[in-house]
Amino acid sequence: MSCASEYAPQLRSRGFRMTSQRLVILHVLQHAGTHLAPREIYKQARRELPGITEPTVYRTLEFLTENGLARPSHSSHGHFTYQIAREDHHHIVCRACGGQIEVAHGLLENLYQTLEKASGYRKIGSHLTFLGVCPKCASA
Amino acid sequence: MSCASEYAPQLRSRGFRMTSQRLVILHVLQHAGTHLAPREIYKQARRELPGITEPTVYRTLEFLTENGLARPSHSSHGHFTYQIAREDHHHIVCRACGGQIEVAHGLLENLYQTLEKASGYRKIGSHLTFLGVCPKCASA
DNA sequence: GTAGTTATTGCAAGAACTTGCAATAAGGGT
DNA sequence: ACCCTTATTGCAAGTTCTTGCAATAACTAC
Repeated sequence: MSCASEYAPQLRSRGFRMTSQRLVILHVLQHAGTHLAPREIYKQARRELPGITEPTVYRTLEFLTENGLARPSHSSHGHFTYQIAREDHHHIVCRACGGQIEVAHGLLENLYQTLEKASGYRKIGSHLTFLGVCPKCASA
Repeated sequence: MSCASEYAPQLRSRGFRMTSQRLVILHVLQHAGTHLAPREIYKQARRELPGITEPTVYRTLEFLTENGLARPSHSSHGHFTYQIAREDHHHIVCRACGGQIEVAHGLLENLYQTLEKASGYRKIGSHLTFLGVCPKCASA
């Protein structure tokens, strides 16, 4: 778990506090390696910190997202799913089997610039989830 | 309401049925002109068809989506929001105020082709929701 | 170390969403 | 016009997510 405590100074310098709850949730995300639904994060966190509550999990995930430590993406059912923040990337989810692959952010750089020019919006930076049909399912 | 019944043959030809519930929900979507949360759709539908239930609304929205009559997009809180299907477009939602604008699909054509080549996935066609900061909020 | 400030949590209640199953009613066939 | 099949709904219960507020505990300053 100690591996997540490196985030503490980062939070403190912005006037926030590192708590055992945040530490545990960061730890869960770090070891998941993939997207996790809030429900699943809650379950795993409770193994390490039995007293943690559901509202805290939801609020913490939102907090970590706002502070750039976690990244949300959309599940195929429209709910958020979270993973630890690392280099920007996106996903393509197969409509048929649900399998997904990553897409490097580089492929979207141009688009983002175009959008900012066309719309006047700034700091466009969402994690995107595309829907498609994967090669396997396409040939079946 | 009769304006929505034109969808009936389309459904029947695929082995589905047109029901008063589906008609009412289509009607609500047609007159909204914008995205509506399931909750709001339920409220409005109940004004025309008091007996309609919440599960029916959720199931109908999913059904309409699968059959191309409605289009879901993501609200800034990660939940689905629905609108009547029309020409392809996407949205940019402001992280600060929640306001949103449309983006023509044309701007993304190139990207979709690039992604299909790079990934091997076919029929990539999701409605995308970008997050950014709108001009108003950026200057505040 | 100790005390004070206030960000953060837990609690409790409520709202939003989902699921299984029996009852209903849409549409095809006669 | 009526019956039959089965897609669709309503009901009821369950799960997931949200919100307000009082209690707690992390950090700062002394």
